[in-house]
Amino acid sequence: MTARRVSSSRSESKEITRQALLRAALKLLARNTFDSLSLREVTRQAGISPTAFYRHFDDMEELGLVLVEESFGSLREMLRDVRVQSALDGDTIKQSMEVVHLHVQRQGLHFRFIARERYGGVRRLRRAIRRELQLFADELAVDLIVMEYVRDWSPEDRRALAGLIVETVVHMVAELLDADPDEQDLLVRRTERQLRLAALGVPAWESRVPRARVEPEYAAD
Amino acid sequence: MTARRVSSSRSESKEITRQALLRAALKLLARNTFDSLSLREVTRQAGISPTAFYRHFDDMEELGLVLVEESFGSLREMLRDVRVQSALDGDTIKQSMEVVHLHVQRQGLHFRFIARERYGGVRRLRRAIRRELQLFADELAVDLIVMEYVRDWSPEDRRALAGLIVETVVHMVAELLDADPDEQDLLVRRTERQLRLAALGVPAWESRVPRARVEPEYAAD
DNA sequence: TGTACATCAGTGAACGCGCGTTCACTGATGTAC
DNA sequence: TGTACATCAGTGAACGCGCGTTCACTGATGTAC
Repeated sequence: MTARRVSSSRSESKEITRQALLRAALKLLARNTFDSLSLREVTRQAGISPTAFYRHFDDMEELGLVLVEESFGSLREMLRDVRVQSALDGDTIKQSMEVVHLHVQRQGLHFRFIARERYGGVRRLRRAIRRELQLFADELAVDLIVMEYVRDWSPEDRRALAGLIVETVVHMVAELLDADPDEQDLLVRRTERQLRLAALGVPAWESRVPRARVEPEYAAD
Repeated sequence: MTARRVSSSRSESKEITRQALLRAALKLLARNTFDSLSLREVTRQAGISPTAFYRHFDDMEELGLVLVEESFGSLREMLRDVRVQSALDGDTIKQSMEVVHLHVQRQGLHFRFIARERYGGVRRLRRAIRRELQLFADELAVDLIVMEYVRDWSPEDRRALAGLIVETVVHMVAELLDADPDEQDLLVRRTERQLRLAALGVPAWESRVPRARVEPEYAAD
């Protein structure tokens, strides 16, 4: 047995076609929802025959799941530029929203895909996206420990805060994708206000916890 | 000319068929997105021939827009039970979320329709839903004037707060629709926390406005 | 290095299916006199 | 009240279309010797 050639030209060109299919689908998803996207449309856009599709994916759903992974790759890449600071003050929030805004403009296709298919018609995609967003919020919940007051919160409280932040930003992203530049500015500034408001609640929240009678009958959770 | 009969049996039975079409579509929308719903499916479910559809609507889009109106009717009905109190304290929030939860269980089809099609594949529906939600948040922004600190806020700040509340609740509703009973409880309680957190930010916010250097270069808005 | 065979990415014809929309129709309901 | 005609909600056949999937194939690339 001779040594196995790495990346023979055959597998290289297979990978190129595979990428063409993923690019084609993503491009078409700017105009259509995933479940109204046909296999034939995608192959047409990619410039291959419909039957060649099956050399790369079992069906459209499998392609969709790859796009989910890929899209969250983009999202995590963005996050490297928005690392949680030790304070969640107005300046930090503003800077972060500018980074998000920029990424949305550059990686719009991925973000649109996530925002739309999250409540879209394909169950497995919905599930996959929800799971990734959950993981994402949980990570943020851990990161929030560096914040002064949050440090001593219960995990549930931290997850609630993380969820609120993620939800607010994801909503902004979804709206940005359909907005013209003026509306985009308004949206970003409104979101900044919302996050600042939540941040202002943080020190006040702590003082409530010791009182311990906020949710009397569910205290055991 | 004789006096025009009101609700002759012909127009009555036409209305019954029209309602059957709307009910059929709504039922099918529990499983499918609107843009993957076919006219033939809807007529089949309604028990009439495909061609009769055109006696009632020009196309599926027109039917969809009627469902948007109808669904927001449900939403406003719910709101009568959740009128804004003069305070946004823990108890008020909890009561309101219970009302919302109940309505979601009873009017699930309408709420699911709104939550999904908001980011769905049909532009006109998306637009209509967005417009209604915007109106809704603007109404809430006005209602919020009764709150102690909010009274003196700028309209933009009030709209930001209203937007945060609407967004958080709509998100809860969307998630409730796919959750089992245990998850539903967790979701409701998490949302309560999030709203309480935002409410705690309210008194702290006011003290910031006078300082007037939060958004230096955009101050002109 | 050259030859003979194996692999396999991509093709093109063909299939059966559900779709939206048209058309001429039917027959019950409504209206004019 | 009775008759003759108009209206119109719902029908059923028919159309052309794009779909997902199958199949046997082609020919370039890879492999064994």
